[in-house]
Amino acid sequence: MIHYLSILRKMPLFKSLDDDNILHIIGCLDGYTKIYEKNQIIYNYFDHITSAGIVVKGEISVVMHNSYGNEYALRKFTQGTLFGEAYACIPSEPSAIQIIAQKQSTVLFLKFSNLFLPRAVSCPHASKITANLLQESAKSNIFQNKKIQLLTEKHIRDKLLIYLCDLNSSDLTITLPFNREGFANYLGVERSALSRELCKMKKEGLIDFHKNHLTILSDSLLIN
Amino acid sequence: MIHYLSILRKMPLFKSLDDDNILHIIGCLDGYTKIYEKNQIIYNYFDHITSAGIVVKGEISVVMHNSYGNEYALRKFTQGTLFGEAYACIPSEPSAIQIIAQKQSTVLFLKFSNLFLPRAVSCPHASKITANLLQESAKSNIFQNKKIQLLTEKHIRDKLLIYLCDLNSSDLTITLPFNREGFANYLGVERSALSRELCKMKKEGLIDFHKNHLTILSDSLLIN
DNA sequence: AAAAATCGGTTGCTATAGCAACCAAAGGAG
DNA sequence: CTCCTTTGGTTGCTATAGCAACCGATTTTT
Repeated sequence: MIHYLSILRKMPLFKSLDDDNILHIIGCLDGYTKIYEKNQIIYNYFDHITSAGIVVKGEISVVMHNSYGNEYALRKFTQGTLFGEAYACIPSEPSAIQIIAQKQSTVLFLKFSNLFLPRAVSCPHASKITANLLQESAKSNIFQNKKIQLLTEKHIRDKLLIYLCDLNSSDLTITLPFNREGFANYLGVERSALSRELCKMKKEGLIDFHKNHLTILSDSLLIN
Repeated sequence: MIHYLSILRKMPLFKSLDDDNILHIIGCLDGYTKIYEKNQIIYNYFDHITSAGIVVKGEISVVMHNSYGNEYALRKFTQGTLFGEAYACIPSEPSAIQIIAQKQSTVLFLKFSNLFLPRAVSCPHASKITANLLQESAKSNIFQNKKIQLLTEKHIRDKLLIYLCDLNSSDLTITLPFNREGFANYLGVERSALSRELCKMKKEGLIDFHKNHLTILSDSLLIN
């Protein structure tokens, strides 16, 4: 009996599938788990990826390096999230990203390229997974569109405003999922420049912040 | 008889499907065509999109506007290409993009949200489309990853180098799919600053260019 | 063919952001 | 508890890029 089934059951990927279906699918997709230590590389640049991963335990992050070798995080994934699914669907494309365990993590690998075999297309369970996966992929697309919009802004302040708007939080106090350096990397700017801009906005009375907790003081921030 | 079937047949979306299947699918997905005039808006910001489009004739572009209202093109699509598929799979998400006809264009709309109905999941033809669509979506994801990498670079020269590397062209002379302003928007920089940098690189003997034709003179450009 | 619009290079000015270096506070390890 | 590492604010300097404006060349419109 697979003990992490309770995690999978909640994932959008397995929506409308019962435990038996899930176990069946894991078999069809050559599922296996592997444990990674902190900072261990799960997928590296130029890898040809055939299996996507599901974080069963721990935390992993998807990173890139810019041309000077500085690392920047694209996304972080915790328990119950899927990563690498785009590359797993297009194994011919060498990976332009690196995936690293942030702490000791257990990953369930599923060979999504199997979904394109003739037998999968005619299997209703596999088709359901394919449909769910398509929605996940579409969500990821939309998310990336927003990131592209953010990065296209020319000034740090504008990037920050877009970031805050996109959060769409009902709460005016936000807990950022980064430390300052990570946030700067995410926005594609220099840490010191980000600090400078944040402090400027604090002085102007627009926001307040301590560490990774940020409060929006002026509603006008979120209008444009 | 649908006269644009010859276009659809070549699309990855309809891979492994014969003409009868394609016509059947178009029916299932409530397919219909519509003609747009130059500069007409096909999808607007905040639209809830349920149908993706296929360019049957003409050219359309996917654009965004930054916070100062300047337009920038994300992608251009010509005959035989698919657009809006991500939003069509997640109709609840309001569009963050605008899609505009660049010239008089004919678009075939397919209601992809139908793919998630129970009857579609159990139909092998629909499942085939779903699988093909998943691969298209995955490709789009990978493409966007590269764009994110490009935009995260801090300097214009670095953005240019990544752009040129990603083209992966065997030919050292490249025809850019933009005019200068469009190129600047794509890279997320100022036109004048781009011109300045291009001319600098020309003076340094790295590249040569006239209008939208660019030649790489130094192989070392493409190494890093 | 003339007029108008677009396009692309140029340039001066300036704000911005990158970069490096320093330091204080907080957090973790032993 | 102490030491060491990480984190984040600060600052001076400077290169870069944004912005506006101009102009000549090319293209499109009428």
